[in-house]
Amino acid sequence: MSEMTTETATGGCMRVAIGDGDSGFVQVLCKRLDRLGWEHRVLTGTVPVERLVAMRLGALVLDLALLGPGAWEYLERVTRELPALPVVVCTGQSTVSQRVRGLRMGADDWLTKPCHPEELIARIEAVTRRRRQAEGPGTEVVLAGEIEVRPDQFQVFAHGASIDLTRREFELIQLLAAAEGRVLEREEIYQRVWGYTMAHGDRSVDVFVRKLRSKLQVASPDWNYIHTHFGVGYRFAAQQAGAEREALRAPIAEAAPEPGPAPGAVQAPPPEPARDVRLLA
Amino acid sequence: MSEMTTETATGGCMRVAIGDGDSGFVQVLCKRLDRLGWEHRVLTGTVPVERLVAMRLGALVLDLALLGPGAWEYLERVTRELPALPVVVCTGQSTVSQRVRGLRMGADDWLTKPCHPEELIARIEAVTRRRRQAEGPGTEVVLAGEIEVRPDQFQVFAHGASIDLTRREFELIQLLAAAEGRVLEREEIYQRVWGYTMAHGDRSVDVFVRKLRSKLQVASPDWNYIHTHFGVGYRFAAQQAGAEREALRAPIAEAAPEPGPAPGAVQAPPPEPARDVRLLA
DNA sequence: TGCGGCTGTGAAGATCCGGTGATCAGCACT
DNA sequence: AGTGCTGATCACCGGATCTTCACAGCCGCA
Repeated sequence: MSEMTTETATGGCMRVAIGDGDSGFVQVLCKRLDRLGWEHRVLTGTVPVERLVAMRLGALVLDLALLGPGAWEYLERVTRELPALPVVVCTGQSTVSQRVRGLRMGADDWLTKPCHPEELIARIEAVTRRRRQAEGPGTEVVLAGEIEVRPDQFQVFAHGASIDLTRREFELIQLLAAAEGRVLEREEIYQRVWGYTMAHGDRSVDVFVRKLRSKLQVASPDWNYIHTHFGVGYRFAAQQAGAEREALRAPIAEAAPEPGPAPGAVQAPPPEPARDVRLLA
Repeated sequence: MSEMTTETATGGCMRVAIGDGDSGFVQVLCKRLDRLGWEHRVLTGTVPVERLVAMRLGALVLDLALLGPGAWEYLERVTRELPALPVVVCTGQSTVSQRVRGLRMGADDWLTKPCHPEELIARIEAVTRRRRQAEGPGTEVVLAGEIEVRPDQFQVFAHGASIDLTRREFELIQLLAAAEGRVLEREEIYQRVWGYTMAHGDRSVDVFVRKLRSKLQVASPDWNYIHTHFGVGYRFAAQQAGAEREALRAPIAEAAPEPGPAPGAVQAPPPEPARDVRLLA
């Protein structure tokens, strides 16, 4: 049951950079990483720290031998400038004092070659686990229109201010926002938010959609976020109230961040609550 | 230099428990730990998890050989119930698959004996460093409203006067303040303050929140600091009592009464700037 | 155009959750 | 042993939340 989940909390999959000169080892390792679905990049030398930043790595594997004489210096620079980046040194024969030095310098683990790729992976997981632990099961943050859904904090922000939602309301908007642009059926929504199958005639989803709409209306009056699909369910998509248009039958309605017109534009008293276009052929 | 403070967020200096049967190795190790000023305890067998909790450890060193047949089970139990506790397995000969199993199970590092005490210490430091960092900067002073949380002194000040808090109370406010603006779930709070997983129905967090609120109320009557998120947890944010700031958190304001823009009205919520930006996630 | 079904809306009741005060055990110190 | 403090647990209560219902309005279709 130690079968571990390869999915990481950081949204997609784990991203690892490997700085190692042993091409045979790297090849085997990469094959294994592929099977796990981890993204990986092989570094051929000392990559500038800024480049490492750009890679948005989840972990870094380094063979000090590859780096040549400036290896220690480089290791120190990396650990100093990217303290959040887990670093596993995987290198050939070494003395105790070298290992101690490396670990004190900021490396998270030190593995001596020859080593088994599986152990290296397990050690990467171990150091990464510690870091993930604090970040929680944060799925992706969703930005749409004027609001921001933060699954990691149980909060939704509008203009940077928190919108007070109950747990159910939050779970509902999180589900909808995660499926941005797609229509979700009531049954599926109920199933995934409430956890069990919806009884026939249950209107809970409708009621909560109404509550959500109400709160979103207060926080972000010029936008509509939740659209009804008659006879089907609901769809989440940011849409500015004034703009009557929405890409008709676009399968993936992309959240248009700035639909042209000036933001503070004329917002007449909305007895005309911008009825969304119903497709559903 | 890597001269680190032995201070941990949980109190005095680093506290380590060693479960190892090799008395010679333990003796050498302890002598070294003494010189470092680390507190240490030697365990002679499988200590119940509750006892480990009571020790308020900073790290645990385990020799699986000492634990006998139930070693794996014990390791799993420890890592499951005390996920915040860094565990370094230091044991005799082992196969790759054993090491992988241990690491996957939750151990943070695996060292094969014979090993040098200095390396073991360096590895303990490494995993502890990673954990401290993941838990956030526990040493940073937090200023909010009229109070000041000083993790370095275990004190909270209001108007410069110290507020008398107990250990738990302080750890709680420190945790909340460090996550200023974010909602923390009860489970997570309990996990990180009490150190083990929260039993179902436990109200300890609530009770301590109440104590904290009570003391903060006395020291800083015009402010609210700890906000309840129903069904979720708590959020720390300084908020002046009189001012009806955070206009967006009105409970279900019905249909917007004044669609007229009311420009100057709800704008720029100053007490909610704490949106952390996580790069290099 | 009219009808049946689906959805929006408001409210009432049931249910759940968190605030509050009190009690009790463990511990350090006197 | 006595005292004072800390922390754990409990029961109760008020209020927030969730469910359910009835009705009104809207949509699709014949």
